[in-house]
Amino acid sequence: MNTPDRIKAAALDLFASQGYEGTSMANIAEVVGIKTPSIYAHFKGKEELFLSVLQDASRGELDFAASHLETGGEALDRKLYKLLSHTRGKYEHNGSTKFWIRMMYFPPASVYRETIDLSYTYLSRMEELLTSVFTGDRSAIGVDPDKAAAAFLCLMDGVIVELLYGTAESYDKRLEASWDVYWRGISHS
Amino acid sequence: MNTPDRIKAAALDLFASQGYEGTSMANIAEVVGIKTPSIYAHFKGKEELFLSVLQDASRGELDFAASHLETGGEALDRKLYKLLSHTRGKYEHNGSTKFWIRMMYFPPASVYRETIDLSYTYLSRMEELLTSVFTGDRSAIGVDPDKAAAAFLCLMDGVIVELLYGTAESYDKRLEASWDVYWRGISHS
DNA sequence: ATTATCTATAGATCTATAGATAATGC
DNA sequence: ATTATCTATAGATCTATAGATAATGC
Repeated sequence: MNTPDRIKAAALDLFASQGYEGTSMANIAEVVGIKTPSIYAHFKGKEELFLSVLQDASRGELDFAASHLETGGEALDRKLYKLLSHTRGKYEHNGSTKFWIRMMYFPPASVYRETIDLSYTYLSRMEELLTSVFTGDRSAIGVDPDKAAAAFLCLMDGVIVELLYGTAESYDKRLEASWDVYWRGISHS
Repeated sequence: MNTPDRIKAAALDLFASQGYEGTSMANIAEVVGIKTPSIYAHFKGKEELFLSVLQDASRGELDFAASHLETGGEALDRKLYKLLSHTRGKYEHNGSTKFWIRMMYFPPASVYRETIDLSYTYLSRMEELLTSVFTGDRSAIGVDPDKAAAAFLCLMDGVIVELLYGTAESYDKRLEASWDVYWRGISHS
């Protein structure tokens, strides 16, 4: 891999595990195996490096969600439940997902605006995708597609919060309980 | 107010709006109207000051939730919905609530353990309170009290996340949609 | 006499730049 | 000849302490 990409890979892992403020340019350089000033030959500064990594992650997460939701041939409930349950595995095994989630929920102060803008774009697109999925399966649910989508995003956030702070057991418990209540709630009564 | 309390009040506001790392001892001293080293006559250091403020906030939030949930005479759905909808007003007008929520969701790295321990205590107590409320009104719901409580905490987290990042409109939309789906979900079918 | 606050400053970061040196491409 | 990396270091923080000075209680 070339140096800029190695720098980005190291930054991704460190930002994901230590946060933006908790990661110094020296930490990143150390992981790459170069000296701190060498980073500045490839990136203007810490903020530019961060935003470059953030954009890659945002794109990756959107592509994943889109391809997951747009494929047909599966029942609505299975499709939605899988989206939720896959999040945990992706969070634990995919550095980019961990980074993205952390930065969406803990946007660094010095790049707050840009981070919030990207997560807003991400969430709007997710809402579109979900609304379209519910609209396509209108007869399977007993509430407005809009409402089902908004409540699903809330459910996702609640489950992710537990992922960030809870144990494996508390995560499973919350996921099962919330999914069951959610699905009962949007089904025909 | 005496100096330690003025220091704590200033720290509360600054930690709530700028975060722990984003707030310096000099910032706090400036708001109080003293010089930085004077703080050290009352608190061992930044961490002790933070934990002192955090404990007060945790206690306050628990007392509020307990007194809200333990009072009878109101229908289950109204009681739960009010708990959710009050959160926003409290967040906007009560510095302590804003501080508490921010620190639960963005625990500072240098006092991570202590912060997580306090929020765990808070959440366990909330779960107890909610389970007991659902158990007391067992006939009003169609799912296990345990499950209803777990899903409610997830709902609360999802709504708070929108409070942290969204607009007033997106918050209202999410709250209405999620509450409706939740209540349909736990009601008798 | 005791306590609170001040000035001054140590010591540890961190981001970023200047300019020298080494590596690579023609 | 050009590009990447290095050493050295400036300049801006920040937390915390030492010791002098001012305020308060007996």
